[in-house]
Amino acid sequence: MAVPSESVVRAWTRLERAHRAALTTVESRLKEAGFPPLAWYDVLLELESAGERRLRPFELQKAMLFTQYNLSRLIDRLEAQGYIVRTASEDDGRGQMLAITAKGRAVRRKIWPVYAAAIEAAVGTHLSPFEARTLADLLEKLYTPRA
Amino acid sequence: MAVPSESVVRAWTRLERAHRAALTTVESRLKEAGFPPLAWYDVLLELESAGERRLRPFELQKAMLFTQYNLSRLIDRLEAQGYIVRTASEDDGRGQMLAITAKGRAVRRKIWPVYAAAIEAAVGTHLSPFEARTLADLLEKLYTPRA
DNA sequence: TCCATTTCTATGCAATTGCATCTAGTGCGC
DNA sequence: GCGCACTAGATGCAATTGCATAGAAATGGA
Repeated sequence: MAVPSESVVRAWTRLERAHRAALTTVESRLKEAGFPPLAWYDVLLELESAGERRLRPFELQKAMLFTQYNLSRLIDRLEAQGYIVRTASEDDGRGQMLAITAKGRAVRRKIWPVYAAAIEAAVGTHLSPFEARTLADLLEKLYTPRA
Repeated sequence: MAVPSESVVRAWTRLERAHRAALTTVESRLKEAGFPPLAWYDVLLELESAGERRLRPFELQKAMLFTQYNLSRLIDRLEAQGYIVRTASEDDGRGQMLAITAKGRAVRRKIWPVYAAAIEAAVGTHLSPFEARTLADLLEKLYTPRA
C-alpha cells in the first residue's frame, strides 16, 4: 500500500480538472454544431483507420478503454443511425465484425473541423509546441505498462 | 477556426485515454473497498479544507468544474448520508452554506488510504518524481486562462 | 471426448447524467 | 422602489451509465 508523493497527488488532481475542462469545451462545441457526442467520432475514426481490416468490438474496447457494456450500446446507436454495420464473424461464432459505412465516413468528415477547432481551443491555445509534445509523452506513460 | 497541430491532437487523445485508465483504477478500488464514488471524496475534502469558512455550492462548482445540476444532486446524496449539512445563507436568500459533519470527516479519513494507494498505482508507478512534477505543471495550464 | 473455464457480447434494472426549465432572490439603472 | 436582467439552486424527464448476470461459443486439460 504505497503512499503517493505530493506531486503525484497533484498530477492526479490536475488530470481530473484538466480533463473535465477540456471535455466540457469539446462536447459543448460538438453539441452546438448539432453533432453527436465525442465517443461517436472516436469509434468512427478508429473503424475508418482500420480500413479493410474490420474490427471486433473487443478490439475497440481495448484500444479505447471503453467498458464492454457501454461500447455494446454505443455500437447499437451507431448502427441504428447507419454509420456502421455489424456482421457476424466467420471464424468466431460469438463475435462480430464492425465496419464504417459511407454515411459514417461522411459524418466523421463533417465533424472534424468542429472537433479540431475545439481541440485547439481546449488544448492548443494553452500550450507551446514543446509543451504539447511533452504532455503527450507523459500522458502516454499513464496507460502503458511501465518498463 | 484554428487547426490544432499534430502534437496537440495527440496530447488531447492521450489525455482522454490516460484519464479513463486512471479513473477506472481509482473508482474500482474505491468500490472494492465498499466506498462511495470519487466525487464524494472530492467534495468532502474541499469542504474540510475550507474549514470554518463554509462553502456555497456555486463555489464548489467553480473549483471542481462540476455541472450545476450534478452538484446539486451530489449534495443531496451527501446530505442524505449525513456527511454534510446545508444551512440557508444569511446574506443571500437564494443560497446555502455547506459544511462537512464529523461523520463526513470520519469517512473521508477512512477513504484516504485506499484512495492514496489507487493514485499511486494509477499515476505514481508510471512516472519519475520529475515527470510527475512536469505533468502536474502542464495539466494546470489546460484549465487556467492563458497568459 | 467431455467438462470446466474463459472469452465475447447482450441486457434488465437501478443509479446517474444531461437538458431544459422553473422558482426565488439579487442588484442595477432609472 | 420599479422593472429587468442576472445569479443561485432545484427538478421533471429522457438518455446514458454502471452493475450484475445471462447466454453462447471457444479453449484447455484430463
